[in-house]
Amino acid sequence: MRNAPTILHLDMDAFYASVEQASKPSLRGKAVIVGGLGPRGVVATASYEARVFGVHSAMPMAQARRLAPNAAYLVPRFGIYRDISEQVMALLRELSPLVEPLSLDEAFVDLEAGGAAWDDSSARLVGAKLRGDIRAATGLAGSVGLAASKMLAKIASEQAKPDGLVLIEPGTERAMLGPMSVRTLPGVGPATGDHLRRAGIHTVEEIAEAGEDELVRLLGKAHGHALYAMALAHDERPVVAERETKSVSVEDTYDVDIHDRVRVGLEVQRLADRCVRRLRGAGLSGRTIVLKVRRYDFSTLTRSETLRGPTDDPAVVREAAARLLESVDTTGGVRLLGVGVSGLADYTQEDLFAQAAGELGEQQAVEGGEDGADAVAVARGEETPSERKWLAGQDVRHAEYGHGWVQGSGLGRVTVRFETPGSTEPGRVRTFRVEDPGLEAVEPLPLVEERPGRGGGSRGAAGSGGSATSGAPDGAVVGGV
DNA sequence: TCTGGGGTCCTACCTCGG
DNA sequence: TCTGCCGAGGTAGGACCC
Repeated sequence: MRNAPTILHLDMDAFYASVEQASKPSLRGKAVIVGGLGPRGVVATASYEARVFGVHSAMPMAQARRLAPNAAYLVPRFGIYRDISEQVMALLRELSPLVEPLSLDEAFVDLEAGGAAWDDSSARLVGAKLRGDIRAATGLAGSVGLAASKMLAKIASEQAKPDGLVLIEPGTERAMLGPMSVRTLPGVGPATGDHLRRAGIHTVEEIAEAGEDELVRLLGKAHGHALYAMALAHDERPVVAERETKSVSVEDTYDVDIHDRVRVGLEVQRLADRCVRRLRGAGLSGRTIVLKVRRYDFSTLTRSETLRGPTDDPAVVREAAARLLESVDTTGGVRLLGVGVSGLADYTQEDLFAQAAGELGEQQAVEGGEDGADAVAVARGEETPSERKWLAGQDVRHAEYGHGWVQGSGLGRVTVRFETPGSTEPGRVRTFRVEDPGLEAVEPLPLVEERPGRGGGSRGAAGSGGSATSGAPDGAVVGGV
């Protein structure tokens, strides 16, 4: 382990909820809960005001509604989250070329690799400036952890929340970790936590005392070794800027279990098409097709099939998924279906044939329009919006009243609050018919007004129409308002 | 009470070929 | 020719993370 706290972990505070509060002045200081609003939705993020009621992420939405009935419930707007995340990541990359994003709202930075910091005081300065820069660029708060390893930097940022900075001084790690719960360590979830508890191990110190052999006996080789090392504050994992994608998958949980076998088959075909679109979007293909089925009783099973070579052909993936479905008993109903592709490559079996054919001077017969037309047909197949659907939190514009967001809809009516991120007062509320011709869905506005002469700014939030358009099928949230 | 979606990694078991 | 060993690869499930 290095001997200076030059690994930085950034964690944006209650990210999705904070973006919503910044976008919607009427929600500032209020309980805001972002997640799936259908009957089987879960909480993605709760604002700190909502956490007071005991609401936390991954909680079933129905439970959240019981705990905080007066909170604002919104669907996620991944387009704007991605845009703001990009702004934040760009600030991190100014510090170092070694930036490892973990999600939209979290990343590690190796400050030493960028020459940005080399000891306690320089690291602290960089962290403090970063927090200021993020607030200036996005209006949002992020917490910073600084330590000599990734594990400790992450623990530090957890301690720094909300809106703070914590630096763990080298030499103090073991004493700090010792009394903490085993659940503090990365890789210890509910199952491993229970396992350790049954063995009488509750704290990090007790893991260290148990010894490596005992840990391996309890948890297996890889997990045992890793956990023992972490308990001794040993963590040599480097910050890795580029990570290769290993698999691509899509899945849907249905509001009501599906019993009809034909319908199950159709859903699997639809998911296969969606998965292939994602795969192609990433310029990838894959060999192993995976079908996932979660049954009425929440038991989950997977079936997979490995092809002779990688493919991104929707027909091939559809057929494989259909074959896999044949081996699954769905009587009793299914609540979730998923299709995934792993064993990824950046070429396809068809490419190889094309290459071979090209070498024989027959390339024209294989390449060309057919494939592209197919992709378009696939893309067209699913997106046939039959009716206008307004989701809580969605951005809209009205011909007469301007920019606003959907507060709720139902019974043929949609209620809109007209306000923008720059408003100082909560905006006015109006209700329209859902078919109102003056009402249209629009892109989010930037959280911070772009200042003249400031290059990057927050233009991305409203400007990159591409992300919202291409991201729509995946960003779409199951369930309505 | 009811448990999303998109990933990664690990383990156990099986088969196959050298 | 038969048997055992071993590694690679495939398959299924579990745990974890955000």
